[in-house]
Amino acid sequence: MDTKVHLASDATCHHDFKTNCSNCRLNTLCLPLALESKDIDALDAIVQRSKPIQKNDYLFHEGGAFNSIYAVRSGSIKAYATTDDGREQVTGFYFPGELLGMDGISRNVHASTAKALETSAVCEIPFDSLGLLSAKIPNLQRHFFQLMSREITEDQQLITLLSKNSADERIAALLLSISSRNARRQLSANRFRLPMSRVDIGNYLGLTIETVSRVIGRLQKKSILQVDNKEVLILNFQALTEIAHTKVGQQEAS
Amino acid sequence: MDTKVHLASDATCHHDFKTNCSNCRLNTLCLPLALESKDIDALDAIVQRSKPIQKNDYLFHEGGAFNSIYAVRSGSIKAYATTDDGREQVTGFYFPGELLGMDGISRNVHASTAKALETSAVCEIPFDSLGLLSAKIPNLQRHFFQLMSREITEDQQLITLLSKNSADERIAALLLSISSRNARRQLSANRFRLPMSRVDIGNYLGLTIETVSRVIGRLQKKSILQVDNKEVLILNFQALTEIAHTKVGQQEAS
DNA sequence: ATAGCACATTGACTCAAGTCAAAGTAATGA
DNA sequence: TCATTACTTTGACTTGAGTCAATGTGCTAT
Repeated sequence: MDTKVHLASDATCHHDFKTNCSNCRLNTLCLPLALESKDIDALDAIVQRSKPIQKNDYLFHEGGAFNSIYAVRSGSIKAYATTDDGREQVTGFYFPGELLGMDGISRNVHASTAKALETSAVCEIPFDSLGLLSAKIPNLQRHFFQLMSREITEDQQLITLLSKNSADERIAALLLSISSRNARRQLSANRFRLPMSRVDIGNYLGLTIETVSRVIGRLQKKSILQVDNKEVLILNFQALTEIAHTKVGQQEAS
Repeated sequence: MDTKVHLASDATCHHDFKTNCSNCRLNTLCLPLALESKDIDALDAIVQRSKPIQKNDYLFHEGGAFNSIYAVRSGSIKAYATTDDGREQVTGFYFPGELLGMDGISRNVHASTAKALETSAVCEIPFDSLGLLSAKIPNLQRHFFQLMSREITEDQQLITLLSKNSADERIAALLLSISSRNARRQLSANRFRLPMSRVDIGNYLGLTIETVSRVIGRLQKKSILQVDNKEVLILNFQALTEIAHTKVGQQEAS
């Protein structure tokens, strides 16, 4: 409705509820990928665009009934599971164009809780409807299989990171992951704002906040990063990539 | 159509290639779950039962073309991915009734290598055919979505294990996982043979073999386990569960 | 502004797991 | 059968990341 264009970051909401999948600027990242125009319209018909959710609002709760998966339209979401002994494990951060909630399909109950890291907008996709539609649109079925499979491979990359990599390598890999996901959305690969706290980063990467802080300090001292609280500027992409790619053999410090 | 019953472990092969999904004793764990008889026959028609593969044989290679997913019929398979710097990360162990290869769907290329830990038999399920059939059989589509989702939640449990748990907790959790998967197949939950080496265990759990060995030694000293090389006897299930303090739906042992 | 609180950094010290090294044991094959 | 190799265990020592503690910084609401 608002015809003024609000540019800036994704966090700046696009409260144009009339947006549909056809004209959504994320449709090359999201579910509509590889669908023909009429099929996109069919998908569009089952997608529900809710009003924006505020920071710290929940999208769904672990243990709650599973009905839908969600696509992030703007902002960012973290997902986390709670262990028996009450600790939390952050299992993922989700940015615009990314799908979450697929872990609820297996038991028909959400296996994690999703919480907004900032004001965000999401599309809700009722899973039953998606299943019915997938049976009719082979490309949609295949693409949804692919998106679930991607979640699996990404989880396996995280497993590898946690299992084999040092604190420095983990942080570098996370920063590069966020950077490349930014780039996919035509945003800067070098300069961005981390929507999550140090606690969330540490939790996700299996590190304490002190270690996260020290690693970031170290990377700044080496002039690889410039960090001001949540604002990150990558000064030396190559060096960061080398650190992430687990070359244990040291490169020279400056 | 060997009418003699070969009991003993799953590793003892059932080389009855005329087995079909309808009479497969794993069909309550595997893809046919929740399918009606005629639908099982349709599934059966696309499943290929190959001859057994030997220990250290490969089922598929990371980077190789993805065409099929696989169900383990007997024996056991490990899957691992190779990092940029050539190290391996074991991403899973697969036992009879379990599906592997779903990580290849996203890029149409296998994201991991699958290698037999012992002589094993598998069913190969061409993915294109499965997709076509899924579009016709809603229960099959849903069940396959569920199996992929289960892989996601299991990966996320491993992430949590690696991120938050000590060496003792990781080993305990793995043993309990193997135990409960044995129990699902009507085998002993207390006594079993580990098909994988200490190297594989360590690699999977993000530990060195020395640590694996020491933890097992510690658990034996506490009379929780009795281990003779690969043969494991769980003496104190409760204590092991408490150490793991990560819930793995556990049923009573025989 | 400024008080209060949540989040982030830094330092000193500890400890769980890694590394290095040396036997010990099982598996395989000529 | 023994020889060779691969796997496993055990011990002594090191180290990266955790813990504890103090301080610093930046929001938020009055």
